[in-house]
Amino acid sequence: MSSDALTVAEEAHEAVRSARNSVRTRQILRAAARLMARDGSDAVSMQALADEASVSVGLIYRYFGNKQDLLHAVIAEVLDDLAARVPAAIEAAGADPVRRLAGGFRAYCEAIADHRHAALLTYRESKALGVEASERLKKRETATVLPLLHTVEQGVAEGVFAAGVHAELVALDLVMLAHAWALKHWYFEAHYDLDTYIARQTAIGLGALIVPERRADYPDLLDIR
Amino acid sequence: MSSDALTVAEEAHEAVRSARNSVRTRQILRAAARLMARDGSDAVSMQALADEASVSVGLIYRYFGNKQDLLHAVIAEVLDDLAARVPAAIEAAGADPVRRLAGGFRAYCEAIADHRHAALLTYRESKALGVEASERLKKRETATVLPLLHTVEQGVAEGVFAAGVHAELVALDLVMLAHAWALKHWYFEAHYDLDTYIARQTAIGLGALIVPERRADYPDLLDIR
Amino acid sequence: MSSDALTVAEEAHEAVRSARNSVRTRQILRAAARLMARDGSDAVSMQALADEASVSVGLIYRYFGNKQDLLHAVIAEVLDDLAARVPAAIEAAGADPVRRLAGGFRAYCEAIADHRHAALLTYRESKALGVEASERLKKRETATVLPLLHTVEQGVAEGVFAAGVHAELVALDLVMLAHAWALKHWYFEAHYDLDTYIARQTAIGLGALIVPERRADYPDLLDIR
Amino acid sequence: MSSDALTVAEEAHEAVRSARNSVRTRQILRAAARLMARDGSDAVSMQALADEASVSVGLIYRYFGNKQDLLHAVIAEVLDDLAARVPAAIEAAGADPVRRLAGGFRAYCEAIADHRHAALLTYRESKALGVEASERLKKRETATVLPLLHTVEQGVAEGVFAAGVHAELVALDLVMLAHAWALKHWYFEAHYDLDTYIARQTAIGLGALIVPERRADYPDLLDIR
DNA sequence: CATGAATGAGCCTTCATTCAT
DNA sequence: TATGAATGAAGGCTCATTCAT
Repeated sequence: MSSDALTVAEEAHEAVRSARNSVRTRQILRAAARLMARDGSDAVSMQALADEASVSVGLIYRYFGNKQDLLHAVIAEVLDDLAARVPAAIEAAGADPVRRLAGGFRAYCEAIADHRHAALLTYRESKALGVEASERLKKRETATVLPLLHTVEQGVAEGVFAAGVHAELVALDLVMLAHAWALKHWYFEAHYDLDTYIARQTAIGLGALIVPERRADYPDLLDIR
Repeated sequence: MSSDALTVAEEAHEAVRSARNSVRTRQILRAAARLMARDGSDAVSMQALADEASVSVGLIYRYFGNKQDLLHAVIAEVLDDLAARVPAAIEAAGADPVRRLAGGFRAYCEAIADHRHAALLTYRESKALGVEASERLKKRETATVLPLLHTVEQGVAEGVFAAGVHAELVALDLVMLAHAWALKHWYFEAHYDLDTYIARQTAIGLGALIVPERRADYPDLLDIR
Repeated sequence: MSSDALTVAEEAHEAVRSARNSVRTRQILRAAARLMARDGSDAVSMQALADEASVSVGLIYRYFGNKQDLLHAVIAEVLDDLAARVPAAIEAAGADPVRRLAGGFRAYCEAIADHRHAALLTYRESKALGVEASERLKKRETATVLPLLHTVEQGVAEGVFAAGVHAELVALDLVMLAHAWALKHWYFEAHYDLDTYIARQTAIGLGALIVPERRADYPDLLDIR
Repeated sequence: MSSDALTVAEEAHEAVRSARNSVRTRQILRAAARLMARDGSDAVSMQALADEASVSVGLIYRYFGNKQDLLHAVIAEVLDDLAARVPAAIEAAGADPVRRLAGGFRAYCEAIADHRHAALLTYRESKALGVEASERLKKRETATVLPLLHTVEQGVAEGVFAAGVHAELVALDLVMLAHAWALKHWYFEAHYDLDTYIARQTAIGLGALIVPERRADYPDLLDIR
């Protein structure tokens, strides 16, 4: 009984601690994503991160061993989100490869837009991470292409996408164009909102893929005013 | 007489100095491009640059006011090259918008490949440059899109490119895919050589643009084995 | 009645607390002696001490006000041991000053050997302690020489030790040679065991003290093979 | 000719630089010896060292790679001095092993006294140095015993020192007593000056060594008032 | 009593920039 | 011109100490 009580107390204690942990982690991660992505991880001091997160410098080191680990965690979060949202969106789009691809591409773009600043870090901080960490992240990034790639291949198999197309490169290009929203945001923000951007890129991308005789089936995706 | 002699001597001196000047400049710029592009401008010390260029630190400050200016100069060189090579290639391709676009895209890719490391700096060092310098470079980068954009518009006007296509975005996408060679080089280098990359991207890009009834005219550009 | 009961309960409580107190104190002190002596007090963090003692950092501060006090307590323990063991050994050796001195020296060496690591702290941490604490410890250390000094003086008075010898310095030298076991342990450990060390140092020390005509009386102390 | 001139200029330049180098080195080394030895290397900040040496922090790092190297250099200087002065003093003392040993011991003590603070570092900073550096210094320290050891052995061979004595340990003890001047300086400074200290320790040490029938030959070394 | 999360001052080290030569 | 010694501000990180729970 008393041992049960103790266990319960301990569990409660553990729960409190782990909850606080995750709050802190999120707090710091968010601040780091914001500042590092905006200015580059080198340009942001740990003091600045601490200030932005409203914690002390020392505390950051309790949750993330060093600056590198923090950077790694920020990038990993984006990849986690991509890995979750893109496949889900594809499934949610039904059976038609065209709609699946459009859905997946939209999800990819939206995820990038949500983490716009952090997404840039991948391109900037290869050196700031260790080689191994860098390799691991590259592998994970490569993996985010696969859902789109499989959908393209499905479309080719079903005859709705042109057979001659290089499926892998098309998938990579779509990913690249999603990233472009972050990479060239300074340009796009003055000319498009995200929805317009996605719609137009979808039209261009599907235009390169769908065989002529099936284009009439997707006026909503292909006809942009 | 003596004044003439002096003038001559002075001119000679000027010439020598200017020659040496430009030699020094080039020497330093090349070293900076190499090191900064490889490791990021933050990660390279002025001492390392001086060593690589076989000059003293102090001398770098004589030719470039500070590290920022040096970085700026490195990036500007890439843009200079693009501004020179892409329009030239378009002109060299003749009158057909399809061939002009393919030529321009190829030139863009090749220029990026030639400065692969330095091209990345644009994406990495927005903060390391001042805001104004950054703006100036962005404008110049935007300008590199124009030759391709005009070619797309020409193609639309001539009816070989689909009218519904958003010309500006297509041009930007092509530029983006050229940059992708540098941005994702860690991936592409294991899968494609530059020529294959250009050929396949050209096929995809033109596939999205050329109207169905004209595709048969460009089997060399559209049919990839 | 109830007040009596309370008193009893309080006493029990006090006893428990005090017992736990001393257990805790010993626990922490032992851990501190081990780690500080091995690595130097600067090199050991309070967290490491807490871990080694299986308590929390906060608890250390309840028993020892701060790191300095803890260091002080560790050193004081060695001096306590010396103050207890050396006089006891001298008394246990009987009336002969020669045997008393040999016994005291042996006890001194053995005590140092038992606290070899901690004994070094005296020489390393003068600054880490406050000035006053440092002075206090120095006085106590000086006091550990007295039993040996008195024994030397007794020997001189009894005519077994040479009159011309500087008694105080001889006593200090003996203490120094005892400390040497700790100070130069990296050297001695490869060449002598503690017993051999003591025997040989005793022979040398007594050789400098005993008058020639009495040497034959102590073949066991003076003749080393 | 002009090449000769150049060489001369270069040599002059080199000479100036190397002179300045050695001045700086000495300047920093002296400051480091002073502060590190007094307070322990951990307790002294690089800023404090820089201030004491009247140079900037950065400059220290030009001459000594890091704090560890600086500490190493400080200790090495003491050992250098010992390695030079002790053998020289022994040779200068003539052929008699007794006078040679006395001379060597005096030189050892004087060298320690000259570097009193720095000599302490050996005992305090084994951890602050790397393991290899520490080993190297220990070997060099061991080597400083050899001149005294050889002199003791010579004395035994010539019959002036007792045959039964453990020569190696005696030599080590003498070294230890020399170090004691630094280790226990807080005590000795109130009781002896260096000359008195040396004289008395010499009397004690030789008292333990010289055979009874030869003692009358060295009244100046053995008779202390 | 006991815990350990949180703080922030301070340390070692690097490096852009200057300037005497 | 050209050099590189010298400077010192700033950054990453540690850890003694405190305090809410």
